[in-house]
Amino acid sequence: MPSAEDFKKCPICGSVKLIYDPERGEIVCTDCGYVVAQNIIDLGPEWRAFDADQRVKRGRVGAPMTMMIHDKGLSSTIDWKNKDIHGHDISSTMRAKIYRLRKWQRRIRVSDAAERNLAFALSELDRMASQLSLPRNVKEMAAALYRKAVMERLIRGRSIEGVTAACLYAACRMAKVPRTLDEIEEVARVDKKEIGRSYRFIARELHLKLIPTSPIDYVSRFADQLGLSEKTKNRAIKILQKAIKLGLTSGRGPMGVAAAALYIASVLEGEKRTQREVAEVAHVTEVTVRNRYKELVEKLNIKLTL
DNA sequence: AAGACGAAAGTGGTTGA
DNA sequence: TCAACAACTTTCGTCTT
Repeated sequence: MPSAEDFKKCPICGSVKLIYDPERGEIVCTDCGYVVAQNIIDLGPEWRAFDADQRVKRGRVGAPMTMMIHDKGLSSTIDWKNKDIHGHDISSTMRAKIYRLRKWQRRIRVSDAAERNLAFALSELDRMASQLSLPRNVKEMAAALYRKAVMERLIRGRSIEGVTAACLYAACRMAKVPRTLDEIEEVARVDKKEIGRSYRFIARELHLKLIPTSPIDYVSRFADQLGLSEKTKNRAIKILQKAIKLGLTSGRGPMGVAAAALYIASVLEGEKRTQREVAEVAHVTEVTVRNRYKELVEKLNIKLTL
């Protein structure tokens, strides 16, 4: 259980300028946009600490707090539309409910364009992240990036889907659990090109230091997919570390290199996988695996007994 | 029959004028 | 903006086990 102490400083940028966003139930860093805490109303006693702060910032109506947390933005907006489009034959209880919703929504001003944008983007982010079964921290990081992008007015002229996908891609890389563009593309509603463009754009504008992904970051995931042991995994990492030191990886596609290292390791450790299998999980071709592994074997003086 | 190998031609993205 | 370029892919035939 987090305490109020935990929310005084942003763990990302160290800023103390944290604000409480009552519509989302989140504490957000005003400098970098990182969501320091969310669903804080659910946490119990702590929320009162922020309630005082929030009371100063904006007046509150009597709506239950729980309503503000869940059912945010998107879903109530959809309710709206349904009412407007076929606004007939609605029961009186329903009508009353909708009336209350409308009143609530007006007060809370979710109809604000930027808010809707954000609500949609966050739900999109959520969808993609869960489809890729990404950990929570990655999702949060992506959301933080997106918020920052919004604040810097970077979405203008770009599709929300493209930017969200790009944020997710960036977040994965920053968290050292890279997904390939292809993997992101599969769950995104835009194509690779758009994601790539958006990614480069926000990376530049938000001054993200974009380090090319290390092949090592892929090893664990590929090894798991191949059912390889820890030992083999570590062997592959050792190979890669040496290769990186010798500059064998620069300019090469990280996935191809990772695949090659895993192939070598699998042979060395007696858990041999075929080039085809390794190529498959790494989303490269056998030829690439072959070329990389030839290089590695030659330059690192590894002798393979096939 | 399956895997490994490599040559040759094609593709998409980056870079530098 | 365009062409050169390297990495990577596709395709296919050959060799090895």
